[in-house]
Amino acid sequence: MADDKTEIPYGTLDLLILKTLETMGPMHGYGVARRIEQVSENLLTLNQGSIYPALIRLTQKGWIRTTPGVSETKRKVKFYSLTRAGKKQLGVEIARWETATAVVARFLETPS
Amino acid sequence: MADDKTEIPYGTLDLLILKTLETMGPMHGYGVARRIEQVSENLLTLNQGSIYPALIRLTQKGWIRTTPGVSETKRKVKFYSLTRAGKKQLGVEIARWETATAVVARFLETPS
DNA sequence: GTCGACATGTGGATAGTCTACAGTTTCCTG
DNA sequence: CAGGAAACTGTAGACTATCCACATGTCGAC
Repeated sequence: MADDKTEIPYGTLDLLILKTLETMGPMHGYGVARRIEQVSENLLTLNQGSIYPALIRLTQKGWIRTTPGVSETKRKVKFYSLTRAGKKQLGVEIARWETATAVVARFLETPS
Repeated sequence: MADDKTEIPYGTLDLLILKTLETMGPMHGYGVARRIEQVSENLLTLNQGSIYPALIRLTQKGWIRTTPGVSETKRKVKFYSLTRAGKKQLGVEIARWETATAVVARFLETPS
C-alpha cells in the first residue's frame, strides 16, 4: 500500500505553477492546485501546505502577482498571474528541467 | 546569479549511484563520483559531501555492500557493489523517475 | 443557524542536497 | 628525502522545498 503515490518532483513545483498560470491565465491558489492534480490524473496530490508557501515564494521573487477578485463560486480570492519576469523565469525553469532529465536519461540509456 | 551549473536533481543521486554500480560493477566512492561527472559531461559536479553520505545511506538500506580492496592506484579503498535488493530497488527508482518525468512532460506539452 | 465545499494560510518535521572543513595514503618532483 | 599534488574517505552545519497537520474564514444550501 501507500506508496505508489508520486509526489511532486522536488523543485518542479515552481515550474508547474508558472506553466499552469501561463496556460490558464489568472487563477486562485486553490484552482492551481486542482488543475495540477487534474492534469496529472491524480498522480500528484498537492497539499495546501505546499501550494501556498510556493505562491508566496514566487510572489516575493516577482514572478507572479496577485490581484483581488471573486471566484466563480462568489468567494473573495486572490488571483495570481504571471509577470513578465515570471514568463522569462518559466523559460529558465523549463530549460533547467530539460537539462536535468537529459542527464539522467543518459545514465539510464547505458546498457547494463 | 551566476549559475547555469546543473545540480543533481533532488532525489536522483541514489538512482545514479545504483545505476552506475550496475553498469560498471564494483567501484569505490571516488570512482563513482568521477563516473557520474564524466557521463554527464561535467554538467553535474558531485561533491564529496554528497557522495559519501549517500553511499552510507544506501549501505544502511541494504542496497549496496562494501568489500575492502585496492584501487588501480594502489590505495586501500572500499569497493561498493549492488546487492540483490539494490538491483530491485534500482528498478523501483527508475519507474519512479519515469513517472515523474511523464507527469511534468504532460504539463510542458500543453500549448500556451 | 449550521454544515460542507471552497479558499487561504502557518508551524514543525523531514529529507537530500550543498559548502566547507579535516584527514590519510601514494606518487611525483625538485 | 622533503614537500606537494592528487587520490580517497569522511563529518558538521546550513539550506531549501516538500510533507503533514492544524487553524481560520467565506459562502450557499438545507
